[in-house]
Amino acid sequence: METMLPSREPGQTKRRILEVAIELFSQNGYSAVSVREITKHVGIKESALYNHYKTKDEILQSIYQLFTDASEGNTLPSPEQLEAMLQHVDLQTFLKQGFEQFKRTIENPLLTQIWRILNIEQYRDARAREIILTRIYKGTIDFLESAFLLLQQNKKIKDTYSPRMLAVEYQYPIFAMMTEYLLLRFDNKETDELQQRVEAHIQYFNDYVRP
Amino acid sequence: METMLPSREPGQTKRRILEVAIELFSQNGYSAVSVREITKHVGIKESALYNHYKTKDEILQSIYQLFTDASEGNTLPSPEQLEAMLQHVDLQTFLKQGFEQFKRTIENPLLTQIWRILNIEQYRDARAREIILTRIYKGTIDFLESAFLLLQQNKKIKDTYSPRMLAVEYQYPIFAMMTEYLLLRFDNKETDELQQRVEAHIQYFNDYVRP
DNA sequence: GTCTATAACATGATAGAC
DNA sequence: GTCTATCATGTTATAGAC
Repeated sequence: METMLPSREPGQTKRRILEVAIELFSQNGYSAVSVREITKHVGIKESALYNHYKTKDEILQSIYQLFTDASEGNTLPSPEQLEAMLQHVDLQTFLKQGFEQFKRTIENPLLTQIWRILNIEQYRDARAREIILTRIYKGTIDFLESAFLLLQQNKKIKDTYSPRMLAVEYQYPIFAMMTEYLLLRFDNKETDELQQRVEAHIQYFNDYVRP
Repeated sequence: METMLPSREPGQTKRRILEVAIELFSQNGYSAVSVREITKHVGIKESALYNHYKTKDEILQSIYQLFTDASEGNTLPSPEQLEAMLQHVDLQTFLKQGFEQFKRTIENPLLTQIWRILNIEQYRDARAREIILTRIYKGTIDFLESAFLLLQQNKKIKDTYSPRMLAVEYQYPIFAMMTEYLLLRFDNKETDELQQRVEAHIQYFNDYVRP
Protein backbone atom coordinates (compact mmCIF):
# COMPACT_ATOMS: atom_id res chain seq x y z
CA MET A 1 0.00 0.00 0.00
CA GLU A 2 1.25 3.40 -0.98
CA THR A 3 1.98 6.05 1.60
CA MET A 4 -0.11 9.23 1.72
CA LEU A 5 2.41 10.91 -0.56
CA PRO A 6 4.31 12.95 1.98
CA SER A 7 6.79 13.47 -0.84
CA ARG A 8 5.73 16.86 -2.20
CA GLU A 9 7.65 18.50 -4.95
CA PRO A 10 10.83 19.92 -3.49
CA GLY A 11 10.62 23.63 -2.70
CA GLN A 12 6.84 23.55 -2.49
CA THR A 13 6.78 23.56 1.31
CA LYS A 14 9.12 26.51 1.48
CA ARG A 15 6.91 28.40 -0.94
CA ARG A 16 3.78 27.50 1.04
CA ILE A 17 5.41 28.76 4.24
CA LEU A 18 6.15 32.06 2.55
CA GLU A 19 2.60 32.43 1.21
CA VAL A 20 1.00 31.63 4.54
CA ALA A 21 3.37 33.96 6.37
CA ILE A 22 2.56 36.84 4.02
CA GLU A 23 -1.14 36.25 4.54
CA LEU A 24 -0.87 36.13 8.34
CA PHE A 25 1.75 38.87 8.79
CA SER A 26 -0.29 41.26 6.64
CA GLN A 27 -3.28 40.79 8.92
CA ASN A 28 -1.69 40.68 12.36
CA GLY A 29 1.88 41.82 11.99
CA TYR A 30 5.03 39.78 12.34
CA SER A 31 5.19 39.80 16.13
CA ALA A 32 1.59 38.69 16.68
CA VAL A 33 1.90 35.64 14.42
CA SER A 34 3.41 32.50 15.89
CA VAL A 35 5.46 29.90 14.09
CA ARG A 36 2.86 27.47 15.40
CA GLU A 37 0.13 29.28 13.54
CA ILE A 38 2.11 29.36 10.31
CA THR A 39 2.99 25.69 10.41
CA LYS A 40 -0.56 24.70 11.30
CA HIS A 41 -1.83 26.41 8.15
CA VAL A 42 0.92 24.83 6.08
CA GLY A 43 0.28 21.41 7.59
CA ILE A 44 3.69 20.67 9.06
CA LYS A 45 5.14 20.53 12.58
CA GLU A 46 6.74 23.62 14.10
CA SER A 47 10.24 22.29 14.05
CA ALA A 48 9.92 21.33 10.37
CA LEU A 49 9.79 25.00 9.51
CA TYR A 50 13.42 25.29 10.56
CA ASN A 51 14.39 22.95 7.75
CA HIS A 52 13.46 25.77 5.36
CA TYR A 53 14.16 28.96 7.30
CA LYS A 54 16.81 29.42 9.95
CA THR A 55 14.59 31.74 11.99
CA LYS A 56 11.18 33.38 11.85
CA ASP A 57 12.95 36.60 10.93
CA GLU A 58 14.42 34.97 7.84
CA ILE A 59 10.86 34.51 6.55
CA LEU A 60 10.27 38.23 6.94
CA GLN A 61 13.53 38.94 5.17
CA SER A 62 12.37 36.78 2.25
CA ILE A 63 9.13 38.74 2.10
CA TYR A 64 11.02 42.01 1.85
CA GLN A 65 13.19 40.47 -0.85
CA LEU A 66 10.09 39.45 -2.78
CA PHE A 67 8.86 43.04 -2.75
CA THR A 68 12.22 44.41 -3.81
CA ASP A 69 12.45 41.90 -6.65
CA ALA A 70 8.93 42.71 -7.80
CA SER A 71 9.67 46.45 -7.74
CA GLU A 72 12.65 45.87 -9.95
CA GLY A 73 10.60 43.55 -12.11
CA ASN A 74 8.07 46.11 -13.32
CA THR A 75 11.07 48.34 -13.66
CA LEU A 76 10.71 52.02 -14.35
CA PRO A 77 11.86 53.11 -17.79
CA SER A 78 15.47 54.17 -18.11
CA PRO A 79 16.22 57.86 -18.66
CA GLU A 80 16.72 57.17 -22.36
CA GLN A 81 13.47 55.24 -22.68
CA LEU A 82 11.68 57.94 -20.76
CA GLU A 83 13.06 60.65 -23.00
CA ALA A 84 12.09 58.78 -26.15
CA MET A 85 8.63 58.14 -24.76
CA LEU A 86 7.97 61.72 -23.72
CA GLN A 87 8.84 62.93 -27.21
CA HIS A 88 5.68 61.33 -28.52
CA VAL A 89 3.39 61.54 -25.54
CA ASP A 90 1.64 64.39 -23.78
CA LEU A 91 1.09 64.78 -20.05
CA GLN A 92 -2.43 63.38 -20.08
CA THR A 93 -1.28 60.15 -21.72
CA PHE A 94 1.77 59.89 -19.50
CA LEU A 95 -0.27 60.24 -16.32
CA LYS A 96 -2.91 57.84 -17.60
CA GLN A 97 -0.26 55.21 -18.19
CA GLY A 98 1.09 55.78 -14.70
CA PHE A 99 -2.40 55.36 -13.30
CA GLU A 100 -2.86 52.05 -15.10
CA GLN A 101 0.43 50.89 -13.61
CA PHE A 102 -0.80 52.01 -10.21
CA LYS A 103 -4.03 50.06 -10.63
CA ARG A 104 -2.17 46.91 -11.56
CA THR A 105 -0.12 47.29 -8.40
CA ILE A 106 -3.06 47.62 -6.03
CA GLU A 107 -4.88 44.76 -7.75
CA ASN A 108 -1.94 42.45 -7.10
CA PRO A 109 -2.83 40.78 -3.78
CA LEU A 110 0.76 39.80 -3.04
CA LEU A 111 2.06 43.33 -3.42
CA THR A 112 -0.73 44.90 -1.36
CA GLN A 113 -0.18 42.37 1.40
CA ILE A 114 3.53 43.11 1.51
CA TRP A 115 2.77 46.82 1.41
CA ARG A 116 0.66 46.31 4.52
CA ILE A 117 3.45 44.37 6.20
CA LEU A 118 5.89 47.18 5.43
CA ASN A 119 3.50 49.63 7.07
CA ILE A 120 3.09 47.52 10.17
CA GLU A 121 6.81 46.88 10.62
CA GLN A 122 8.14 50.28 9.56
CA TYR A 123 9.09 51.42 13.09
CA ARG A 124 10.19 48.13 14.57
CA ASP A 125 12.28 47.16 11.57
CA ALA A 126 14.81 49.43 9.88
CA ARG A 127 14.71 47.27 6.75
CA ALA A 128 11.04 48.08 6.20
CA ARG A 129 11.75 51.75 6.85
CA GLU A 130 14.52 51.72 4.28
CA ILE A 131 12.26 50.19 1.63
CA ILE A 132 9.48 52.70 2.23
CA LEU A 133 11.68 55.78 2.34
CA THR A 134 14.12 54.91 -0.41
CA ARG A 135 12.38 52.57 -2.81
CA ILE A 136 8.84 53.85 -2.54
CA TYR A 137 9.02 57.54 -1.61
CA LYS A 138 12.37 58.67 -2.99
CA GLY A 139 12.32 56.34 -5.99
CA THR A 140 8.93 57.48 -7.19
CA ILE A 141 9.60 61.18 -6.68
CA ASP A 142 12.98 61.01 -8.43
CA PHE A 143 11.42 59.29 -11.40
CA LEU A 144 8.53 61.77 -11.70
CA GLU A 145 10.91 64.69 -11.28
CA SER A 146 12.96 63.63 -14.29
CA ALA A 147 9.78 63.04 -16.30
CA PHE A 148 8.34 66.48 -15.47
CA LEU A 149 11.67 68.11 -16.24
CA LEU A 150 11.59 66.60 -19.72
CA LEU A 151 7.97 67.63 -20.19
CA GLN A 152 8.89 71.19 -19.22
CA GLN A 153 11.80 71.20 -21.65
CA ASN A 154 9.45 70.02 -24.38
CA LYS A 155 7.07 72.84 -23.40
CA LYS A 156 4.35 70.31 -22.72
CA ILE A 157 3.73 71.61 -19.21
CA LYS A 158 4.18 74.93 -17.41
CA ASP A 159 7.51 75.63 -15.76
CA THR A 160 6.15 77.90 -13.05
CA TYR A 161 7.13 75.35 -10.41
CA SER A 162 10.16 73.12 -10.11
CA PRO A 163 9.77 69.59 -11.49
CA ARG A 164 10.46 68.18 -8.03
CA MET A 165 7.66 70.16 -6.52
CA LEU A 166 5.29 69.05 -9.25
CA ALA A 167 6.33 65.47 -8.55
CA VAL A 168 5.44 65.90 -4.89
CA GLU A 169 2.12 67.60 -5.64
CA TYR A 170 1.21 64.85 -8.03
CA GLN A 171 2.41 61.82 -6.13
CA TYR A 172 1.81 62.53 -2.45
CA PRO A 173 -1.97 62.57 -2.65
CA ILE A 174 -1.70 59.22 -4.41
CA PHE A 175 0.39 57.83 -1.56
CA ALA A 176 -2.23 58.93 0.95
CA MET A 177 -5.06 57.49 -1.14
CA MET A 178 -3.13 54.24 -1.41
CA THR A 179 -2.91 54.12 2.39
CA GLU A 180 -6.62 54.78 2.71
CA TYR A 181 -7.39 52.22 0.01
CA LEU A 182 -5.53 49.50 1.88
CA LEU A 183 -7.47 50.26 5.05
CA LEU A 184 -10.86 50.32 3.34
CA ARG A 185 -10.21 47.11 1.46
CA PHE A 186 -9.15 45.42 4.67
CA ASP A 187 -12.71 45.83 5.93
CA ASN A 188 -14.15 45.03 2.49
CA LYS A 189 -15.54 48.53 2.32
CA GLU A 190 -16.38 50.34 -0.90
CA THR A 191 -13.51 52.06 -2.68
CA ASP A 192 -15.40 53.50 -5.66
CA GLU A 193 -15.35 57.02 -4.26
CA LEU A 194 -11.62 56.71 -3.66
CA GLN A 195 -11.04 55.59 -7.23
CA GLN A 196 -12.95 58.64 -8.44
CA ARG A 197 -10.80 60.78 -6.22
CA VAL A 198 -7.66 59.47 -7.84
CA GLU A 199 -9.05 60.24 -11.28
CA ALA A 200 -10.23 63.67 -10.17
CA HIS A 201 -6.79 64.35 -8.74
CA ILE A 202 -5.14 63.51 -12.06
CA GLN A 203 -7.59 65.81 -13.81
CA TYR A 204 -6.94 68.60 -11.31
CA PHE A 205 -3.19 68.25 -11.67
CA ASN A 206 -3.47 68.10 -15.43
CA ASP A 207 -5.45 71.34 -15.50
CA TYR A 208 -2.94 73.03 -13.29
CA VAL A 209 0.21 72.29 -15.26
CA ARG A 210 -1.24 72.65 -18.74
CA PRO A 211 0.77 75.39 -20.44
CA MET B 1 14.80 54.31 60.14
CA GLU B 2 12.41 55.39 57.41
CA THR B 3 11.48 53.04 54.61
CA MET B 4 12.41 53.81 51.04
CA LEU B 5 9.06 55.57 50.53
CA PRO B 6 7.20 52.93 48.57
CA SER B 7 4.21 55.20 49.10
CA ARG B 8 4.14 57.17 45.84
CA GLU B 9 1.40 59.59 45.10
CA PRO B 10 -1.69 57.60 44.15
CA GLY B 11 -2.25 57.29 40.42
CA GLN B 12 1.38 57.99 39.60
CA THR B 13 2.22 54.37 38.91
CA LYS B 14 -0.73 53.98 36.56
CA ARG B 15 0.40 57.07 34.67
CA ARG B 16 3.99 55.79 34.50
CA ILE B 17 2.78 52.49 33.09
CA LEU B 18 0.88 54.35 30.39
CA GLU B 19 3.86 56.53 29.51
CA VAL B 20 6.27 53.62 29.32
CA ALA B 21 3.78 51.60 27.26
CA ILE B 22 3.35 54.45 24.77
CA GLU B 23 7.10 54.76 24.44
CA LEU B 24 7.65 51.04 23.89
CA PHE B 25 4.56 50.35 21.76
CA SER B 26 5.43 53.24 19.44
CA GLN B 27 8.85 51.74 18.81
CA ASN B 28 8.10 48.03 18.59
CA GLY B 29 4.36 47.65 18.34
CA TYR B 30 1.98 46.26 20.92
CA SER B 31 2.60 42.60 20.18
CA ALA B 32 6.38 42.80 20.38
CA VAL B 33 6.40 44.44 23.82
CA SER B 34 6.04 42.23 26.87
CA VAL B 35 4.41 43.08 30.15
CA ARG B 36 7.71 42.11 31.69
CA GLU B 37 9.48 44.80 29.68
CA ILE B 38 6.95 47.46 30.64
CA THR B 39 7.09 46.68 34.34
CA LYS B 40 10.88 46.53 34.32
CA HIS B 41 11.02 50.10 32.95
CA VAL B 42 8.41 51.27 35.45
CA GLY B 43 10.23 49.57 38.31
CA ILE B 44 7.45 47.31 39.56
CA LYS B 45 6.80 43.59 39.47
CA GLU B 46 4.76 42.07 36.69
CA SER B 47 1.87 41.16 38.91
CA ALA B 48 1.67 44.72 40.23
CA LEU B 49 0.69 45.93 36.78
CA TYR B 50 -2.58 44.05 37.12
CA ASN B 51 -3.51 46.27 40.04
CA HIS B 52 -3.91 49.08 37.51
CA TYR B 53 -4.89 47.42 34.25
CA LYS B 54 -6.97 44.29 33.89
CA THR B 55 -5.08 43.17 30.79
CA LYS B 56 -2.31 44.31 28.49
CA ASP B 57 -4.98 45.21 25.97
CA GLU B 58 -6.59 47.60 28.43
CA ILE B 59 -3.38 49.65 28.35
CA LEU B 60 -3.68 49.91 24.58
CA GLN B 61 -7.30 50.90 24.92
CA SER B 62 -6.28 53.71 27.30
CA ILE B 63 -3.75 54.91 24.75
CA TYR B 64 -6.42 55.13 22.07
CA GLN B 65 -8.63 56.97 24.54
CA LEU B 66 -5.85 59.45 25.21
CA PHE B 67 -5.59 60.22 21.52
CA THR B 68 -9.33 60.59 21.13
CA ASP B 69 -9.50 62.92 24.13
CA ALA B 70 -6.62 65.00 22.81
CA SER B 71 -8.26 65.25 19.39
CA GLU B 72 -11.39 66.55 21.02
CA GLY B 73 -9.30 68.80 23.24
CA ASN B 74 -7.81 70.94 20.49
CA THR B 75 -11.30 70.84 19.11
CA LEU B 76 -12.08 72.06 15.65
CA PRO B 77 -14.19 75.21 15.56
CA SER B 78 -17.93 74.72 15.39
CA PRO B 79 -19.70 75.57 12.13
CA GLU B 80 -20.80 78.88 13.65
CA GLN B 81 -17.31 79.75 14.87
CA LEU B 82 -15.90 78.75 11.51
CA GLU B 83 -18.36 80.94 9.66
CA ALA B 84 -17.64 83.92 11.87
CA MET B 85 -13.93 83.39 11.46
CA LEU B 86 -14.00 83.07 7.70
CA GLN B 87 -15.86 86.35 7.40
CA HIS B 88 -12.76 88.19 8.51
CA VAL B 89 -10.02 85.97 7.23
CA ASP B 90 -8.70 85.14 3.77
CA LEU B 91 -7.49 81.77 2.53
CA GLN B 92 -3.81 82.50 3.15
CA THR B 93 -4.44 83.31 6.79
CA PHE B 94 -6.78 80.38 7.25
CA LEU B 95 -4.26 77.90 5.85
CA LYS B 96 -1.44 79.46 7.81
CA GLN B 97 -3.37 78.96 11.02
CA GLY B 98 -4.03 75.37 10.08
CA PHE B 99 -0.34 74.87 9.44
CA GLU B 100 0.57 76.23 12.87
CA GLN B 101 -1.91 73.82 14.39
CA PHE B 102 -0.32 71.02 12.37
CA LYS B 103 3.14 71.96 13.60
CA ARG B 104 2.00 71.94 17.20
CA THR B 105 0.63 68.44 16.65
CA ILE B 106 3.81 66.98 15.24
CA GLU B 107 5.90 68.68 17.92
CA ASN B 108 3.84 67.01 20.63
CA PRO B 109 5.79 63.82 21.38
CA LEU B 110 2.82 62.06 22.93
CA LEU B 111 0.61 62.59 19.90
CA THR B 112 3.27 61.54 17.40
CA GLN B 113 3.98 58.41 19.41
CA ILE B 114 0.31 57.48 19.49
CA TRP B 115 0.05 58.27 15.79
CA ARG B 116 2.82 55.74 15.21
CA ILE B 117 1.03 53.17 17.35
CA LEU B 118 -2.14 53.68 15.32
CA ASN B 119 -0.16 53.06 12.14
CA ILE B 120 1.41 49.91 13.48
CA GLU B 121 -1.84 48.45 14.79
CA GLN B 122 -4.17 49.59 12.01
CA TYR B 123 -4.62 46.14 10.45
CA ARG B 124 -4.50 43.99 13.55
CA ASP B 125 -6.87 46.19 15.50
CA ALA B 126 -10.19 47.50 14.21
CA ARG B 127 -10.21 50.21 16.88
CA ALA B 128 -7.05 51.77 15.40
CA ARG B 129 -8.53 51.49 11.91
CA GLU B 130 -11.66 53.25 13.03
CA ILE B 131 -9.71 56.14 14.55
CA ILE B 132 -7.59 56.61 11.43
CA LEU B 133 -10.43 56.38 8.93
CA THR B 134 -13.08 58.28 10.83
CA ARG B 135 -11.36 60.68 13.16
CA ILE B 136 -8.27 61.50 11.14
CA TYR B 137 -9.19 61.07 7.47
CA LYS B 138 -12.91 61.72 7.37
CA GLY B 139 -12.93 64.25 10.20
CA THR B 140 -10.27 66.43 8.63
CA ILE B 141 -11.74 66.31 5.14
CA ASP B 142 -15.25 67.09 6.36
CA PHE B 143 -13.97 70.08 8.27
CA LEU B 144 -11.97 71.44 5.35
CA GLU B 145 -14.86 70.86 2.98
CA SER B 146 -17.16 73.05 5.02
CA ALA B 147 -14.45 75.69 5.31
CA PHE B 148 -13.78 75.76 1.57
CA LEU B 149 -17.50 75.90 0.87
CA LEU B 150 -17.79 79.02 3.00
CA LEU B 151 -14.75 80.54 1.32
CA GLN B 152 -16.31 79.87 -2.06
CA GLN B 153 -19.58 81.46 -0.97
CA ASN B 154 -17.65 84.50 0.20
CA LYS B 155 -15.92 84.56 -3.19
CA LYS B 156 -12.57 84.26 -1.49
CA ILE B 157 -11.56 81.26 -3.58
CA LYS B 158 -12.45 79.90 -7.02
CA ASP B 159 -15.41 77.56 -7.30
CA THR B 160 -14.12 75.63 -10.31
CA TYR B 161 -13.84 72.50 -8.20
CA SER B 162 -16.04 71.13 -5.46
CA PRO B 163 -15.07 72.04 -1.91
CA ARG B 164 -14.64 68.36 -1.09
CA MET B 165 -12.18 67.92 -3.89
CA LEU B 166 -10.24 70.97 -2.79
CA ALA B 167 -10.15 69.53 0.71
CA VAL B 168 -8.64 66.31 -0.62
CA GLU B 169 -6.12 68.11 -2.81
CA TYR B 170 -5.06 70.24 0.10
CA GLN B 171 -5.00 67.69 2.88
CA TYR B 172 -3.84 64.42 1.33
CA PRO B 173 -0.34 65.60 0.52
CA ILE B 174 -0.11 66.72 4.13
CA PHE B 175 -1.12 63.27 5.33
CA ALA B 176 1.60 61.69 3.22
CA MET B 177 4.18 64.22 4.41
CA MET B 178 3.15 63.51 7.99
CA THR B 179 3.78 59.81 7.41
CA GLU B 180 7.18 60.54 5.91
CA TYR B 181 7.99 62.94 8.72
CA LEU B 182 7.31 60.31 11.36
CA LEU B 183 9.62 57.87 9.59
CA LEU B 184 12.44 60.36 9.14
CA ARG B 185 12.26 61.54 12.73
CA PHE B 186 12.36 57.98 13.95
CA ASP B 187 15.88 57.73 12.54
CA ASN B 188 16.71 61.28 13.68
CA LYS B 189 17.10 62.28 10.06
CA GLU B 190 16.76 65.83 8.75
CA THR B 191 13.23 67.06 8.09
CA ASP B 192 14.02 70.57 6.91
CA GLU B 193 13.35 69.74 3.28
CA LEU B 194 10.05 68.19 4.25
CA GLN B 195 9.04 71.30 6.17
CA GLN B 196 9.81 73.38 3.09
CA ARG B 197 7.68 71.01 1.04
CA VAL B 198 4.71 71.58 3.30
CA GLU B 199 5.11 75.32 2.96
CA ALA B 200 5.58 75.06 -0.80
CA HIS B 201 2.46 72.92 -0.99
CA ILE B 202 0.42 75.53 0.83
CA GLN B 203 1.77 78.17 -1.55
CA TYR B 204 0.97 76.01 -4.57
CA PHE B 205 -2.56 75.37 -3.36
CA ASN B 206 -3.06 78.99 -2.53
CA ASP B 207 -2.04 80.04 -6.02
CA TYR B 208 -4.37 77.52 -7.54
CA VAL B 209 -7.57 78.50 -5.77
CA ARG B 210 -7.03 82.26 -5.71
CA PRO B 211 -10.00 83.73 -7.59
C1' DG C 1 -5.10 49.92 47.98
C1' DT C 2 -0.57 49.07 46.28
C1' DC C 3 3.48 46.99 46.52
C1' DT C 4 6.84 42.41 46.71
C1' DA C 5 7.72 37.51 46.37
C1' DT C 6 6.72 33.37 44.35
C1' DA C 7 4.53 29.93 41.79
C1' DA C 8 1.57 28.02 38.33
C1' DC C 9 -0.17 27.33 33.44
C1' DA C 10 -0.61 27.74 28.45
C1' DT C 11 1.67 29.39 24.59
C1' DG C 12 5.64 31.44 22.18
C1' DA C 13 10.60 30.73 19.40
C1' DT C 14 14.16 27.74 18.84
C1' DA C 15 17.61 23.67 19.09
C1' DG C 16 18.97 18.96 18.88
C1' DA C 17 18.23 14.01 18.37
C1' DC C 18 15.85 10.88 15.66
C1' DG D 1 9.93 15.53 7.96
C1' DT D 2 8.78 14.36 13.78
C1' DC D 3 9.40 14.47 18.90
C1' DT D 4 11.20 16.39 22.82
C1' DA D 5 13.36 19.87 25.60
C1' DT D 6 14.49 24.80 26.83
C1' DC D 7 13.43 29.22 27.88
C1' DA D 8 10.48 33.68 27.49
C1' DT D 9 5.84 35.49 27.74
C1' DG D 10 0.66 36.74 29.27
C1' DT D 11 -2.02 35.88 32.92
C1' DT D 12 -3.80 34.39 37.40
C1' DA D 13 -3.22 33.30 42.16
C1' DT D 14 -1.60 33.40 46.94
C1' DA D 15 0.59 35.42 50.90
C1' DG D 16 2.56 39.06 53.27
C1' DA D 17 4.12 44.28 54.08
C1' DC D 18 3.01 49.40 54.09
